[in-house]
Amino acid sequence: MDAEIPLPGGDRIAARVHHWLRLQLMRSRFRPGEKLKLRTLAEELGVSPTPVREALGRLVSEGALEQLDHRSARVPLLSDERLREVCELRADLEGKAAARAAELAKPQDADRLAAIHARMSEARVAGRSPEMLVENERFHMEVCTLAGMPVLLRLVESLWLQCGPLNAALTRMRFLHRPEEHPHHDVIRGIREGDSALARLAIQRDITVYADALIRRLPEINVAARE
Amino acid sequence: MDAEIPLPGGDRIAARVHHWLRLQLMRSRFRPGEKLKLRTLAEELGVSPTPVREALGRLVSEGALEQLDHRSARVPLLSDERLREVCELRADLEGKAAARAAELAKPQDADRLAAIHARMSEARVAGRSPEMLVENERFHMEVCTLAGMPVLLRLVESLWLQCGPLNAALTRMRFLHRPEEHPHHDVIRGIREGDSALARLAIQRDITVYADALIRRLPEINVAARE
DNA sequence: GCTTCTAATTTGTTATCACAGATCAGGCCG
DNA sequence: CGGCCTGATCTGTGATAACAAATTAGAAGC
Repeated sequence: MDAEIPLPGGDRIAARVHHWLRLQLMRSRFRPGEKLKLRTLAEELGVSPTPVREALGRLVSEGALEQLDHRSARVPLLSDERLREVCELRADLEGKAAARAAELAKPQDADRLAAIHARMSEARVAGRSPEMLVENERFHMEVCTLAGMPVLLRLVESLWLQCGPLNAALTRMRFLHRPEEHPHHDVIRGIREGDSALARLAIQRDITVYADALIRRLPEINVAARE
Repeated sequence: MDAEIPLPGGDRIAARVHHWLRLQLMRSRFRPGEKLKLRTLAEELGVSPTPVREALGRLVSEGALEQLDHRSARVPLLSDERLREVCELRADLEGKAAARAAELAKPQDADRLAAIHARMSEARVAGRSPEMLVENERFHMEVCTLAGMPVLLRLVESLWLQCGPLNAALTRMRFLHRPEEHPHHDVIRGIREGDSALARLAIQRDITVYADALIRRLPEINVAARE
C-alpha cells in the first residue's frame, strides 16, 4: 500500500476507508467486475471489517460499486448502453453547471481553473497518469462548485465515480486533443468572459470526445476484465 | 409502529430498515431538522444498532439525510435555494425521462401510468394522504423506468427523497389543480401519443407548480421544524 | 435568579464474536 | 474419465461489548 495508513478523510475510520477506496477506484486499481472482499481489505488497511463494511455500503449507494444478489460488492461492468447513459447525463448536468458558472464566476475563479488545467497538462506530458486523472477530476468538480449548486455537484460526483474504474484506459491512449485545442481552454474562456453558451458547449465537447474514445475501447476493457 | 416488523426489503435486516426509514421520510414522520438516534430506532424496530447504522449511512450517501459534524444524522433543513435547486434538477432530469419515455413506451405502459394516477386521485379525494404520496412517487418513478435509463432513475430517486420530508405539507394544502387539469394527464397523453415535447413540458409543469407551492410554504415549515 | 463548572448519561464508533449461506475441493459413484 | 455429492473454508451479516466524544443535568458560586 502507498502509505502505512490511508491518511485522509477525518478521524473516522469508515470515512478514511471510503476516501481511500474512492481514490483506488479513480486510479483503476480494481478492474471492472472484480469483487471486493471485506476481510481482505480490512487486513490490508489494518482495521476491523466493520468500517470497511460501512464504506462499501456507501459506495454501493453512490453507484460506484454494484451489489450482487448473494451480497457481495463488485466493481460494475459497464455495458455500452450504461456508459452512454452516464456520459449523456454528465454532458447535461456538467453543461448546466458550466453555463451557470460562467454567469457567476469571478476572474480569480477562472485563474484557479486554469491552474488546475496547467497541472493536469503537465502531469499528462510527464507521464504521471494518476496525478493527471486526479487533476482532471478536480477541474470538472471545480466547475460544478463554481456554479454554486451543491446538489448538482453531488450528482456529478456520483456519475463521475461510475466511470472512474475505466479511466485507466484513457492513459493508455494517445492524446485526444492537441494541447492547444483542449476543450478545457474554451471552458475557462467561457467562464472568464461570462459566455455561458461557450462554456456549456466546450465542457460537453470534452465529455463527448472522452465518451466516444472510451466506448470504442470498451470491448477490450471488458474482455480484459473477464479474465 | 404500523407492523410488528417492518416487513419489506428482502432478508437483510439493514435493507429492511433502509426501506422502512425511506418510507417514514416520505410520509414525513420525521420533521426537518430532527436528529435520528441509533439506539432509539434500533429499539423501536427490535434490532441491534448495527443494521440501523448501515441504513442511516446509506441514506446520508443518498442525500436523504444530512451528517452533522459531531457525527449524528438528521433530516435536512432545506433552504429556499436548495429546494429550488432540487426542483430545477428534477425538472431537467424528469423532463428528459418523460421525453424519452414518449419515444419508447407502448400503449400498455401509458395504461399503467393512468392506473397509478387513478389510484393517486382516488386516495387524494378520499383523504388517504400517505397512500396518495406513495402513488405520486410511483407515478414519477414509473415515467423514469419507462425511459429505460436506470442511471437517471437512480439520480431522480435521490432528488425525490431529498424533498420527501416536506411532502406532508402538500397534504395540508388545497388542491393544486382541478382534477381534470392535472399535469399527469398530459404526461400520460404525451407518452401514449409519442409526443415527447408534450410529455416533457407537462412533467415540468407538474414539478414547477409543486415547487412554487412548497417554496411559498417553506418559511412556516422550517419554523415549525425549529421547535 | 442566572451563569458556570463538573459529573453522569447519552450517543456514535469500532472491534470481536457467533452464525448462516455460499463457494470450493476432494473424493465417491456411475 | 466425468458428474455429483459432501464437508471444510470463505464471506457477509448481525449482536454485543468496550471506548471516546458530546450532551445534559445538577449543584455551587456570583
